[in-house]
Amino acid sequence: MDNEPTATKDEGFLSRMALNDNKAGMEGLDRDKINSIIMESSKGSKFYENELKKDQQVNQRIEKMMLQKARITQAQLKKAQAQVEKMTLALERSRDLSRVIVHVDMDAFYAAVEMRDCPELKTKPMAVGSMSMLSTSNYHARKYGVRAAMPGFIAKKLCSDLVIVPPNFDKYRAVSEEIREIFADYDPHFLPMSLDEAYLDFTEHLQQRQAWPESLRTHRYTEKENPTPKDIEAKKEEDLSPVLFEESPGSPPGLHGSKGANEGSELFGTCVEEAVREMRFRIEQKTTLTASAGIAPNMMLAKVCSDKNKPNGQYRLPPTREAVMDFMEDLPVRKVCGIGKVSEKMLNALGITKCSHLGQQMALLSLLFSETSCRNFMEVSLGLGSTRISRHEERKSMSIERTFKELSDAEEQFSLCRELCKDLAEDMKKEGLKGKTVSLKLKNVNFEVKTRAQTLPCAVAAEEEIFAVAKDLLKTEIDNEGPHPLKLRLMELPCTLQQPAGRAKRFSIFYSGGLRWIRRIR
DNA sequence: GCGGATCAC
DNA sequence: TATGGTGATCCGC
Repeated sequence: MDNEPTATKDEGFLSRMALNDNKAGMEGLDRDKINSIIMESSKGSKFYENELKKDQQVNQRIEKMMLQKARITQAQLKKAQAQVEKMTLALERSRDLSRVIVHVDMDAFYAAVEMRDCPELKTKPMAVGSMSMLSTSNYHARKYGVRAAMPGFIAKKLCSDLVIVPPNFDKYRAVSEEIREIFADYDPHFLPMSLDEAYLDFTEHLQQRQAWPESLRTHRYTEKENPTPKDIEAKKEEDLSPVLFEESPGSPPGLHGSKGANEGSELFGTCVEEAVREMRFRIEQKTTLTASAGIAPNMMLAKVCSDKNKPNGQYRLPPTREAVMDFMEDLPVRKVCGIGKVSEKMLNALGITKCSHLGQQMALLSLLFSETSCRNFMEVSLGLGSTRISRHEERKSMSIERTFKELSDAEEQFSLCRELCKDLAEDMKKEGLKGKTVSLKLKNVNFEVKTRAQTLPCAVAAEEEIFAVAKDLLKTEIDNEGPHPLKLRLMELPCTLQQPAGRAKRFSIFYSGGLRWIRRIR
């Protein structure tokens, strides 16, 4: 009885295809209408058929899990419960509430940059990407259900007025550099997660900040000391920042002092919230773009918090066990970084929707999931996460992939493969790296994916060396397909890298005094 | 080590 | 007409 999901297949399938309202800016819209348009646009496509197939695989996984659950005895459960309790105690003892971790996230980053640079877009629903795929959308477009990772042609059906702007990555990278300079003032070892997002450890900054005079906590309304005529012109056109959002739930960073009254500058206090507000204020003054932030005792929590008052807001979770446990109580598991669509569906099948459920069901979970997953679930349920931010060391893999219109001719497939090898070899050369395992990933026109790999006795870096391996892998696949040709839509060449020897230099980047430094690690 | 899958951005 | 590219990790062989 309880291993039979009550949802129909269609309802279940929605979790994969339908509107993802996990993101901010999606509240109170007509979900049903949006979903029916999405389904209508997708139905019958190769992509849709493949998603259906993957969804059925997930359903089978869930069925298997439910069978396993049905076989669990009271004795097993009791034993597991004892272990879980022991583990919980150990984790509880390790709880560290002493660090102040901040997660910063730019609001609708790519879209906001485009709106900033093209005033006409400010009042329109718009997205950055192409008819095939959108990277992000502004908040006006989100009201129609238009979101990141949605193909543009479907977005157009949801919102016919949608303006789709092609991405300008060089511009986003430049803006990213600007905000990273500010991040560095608060934590020179901050951890960037992408162009628009980073984790910072504010602990040291706050210690120093307590002794800071007001002058160091005062920031001008614009950081541009010598505005160009173009800047002045821009100032005339708009007052300050673009009207990104009609209303913001959070706390805008520069509300307290008015421009004139305070000689064009703003004083910030010494507490965390003031420091973070100051950082967001400086970001807005420097880039005319807004950011949201979360403040918490660890990275897992800070990440969730940064989403809480998005856009243009911040949220602080106090560093007490009580506050943390209260916060986790009703938090949907899907909000936690690392729990995606599939994990959510599996947990839901067990009646687990909120993080507090994880804690209540740990004994059961420990019998159904791997040790790694379990440990993670347990930490999540207790509101635990990393309290130290460490920059990633050297990269572990490097890859290049390309999607194209159906490619069936073997000769063309080999020459494409060579192209990819050439590009990959170039990238590897740039970083002075060598590959240990060369892989070939193929996606056919039905969206089915296959990976083939070969590990080499000696690491390789040159185009010809890589191609020698990749060519063989491709040939095998073509031969295996028998008399029929491979009908490809994507080819990828992932390469796991030879880990640097002990003697090899290892560098990291850090920021200080507005400059970007390369530093040797240890 | 290999291949499939999941996840994040 | 049309559903991305890059990197990491985990699981079960």
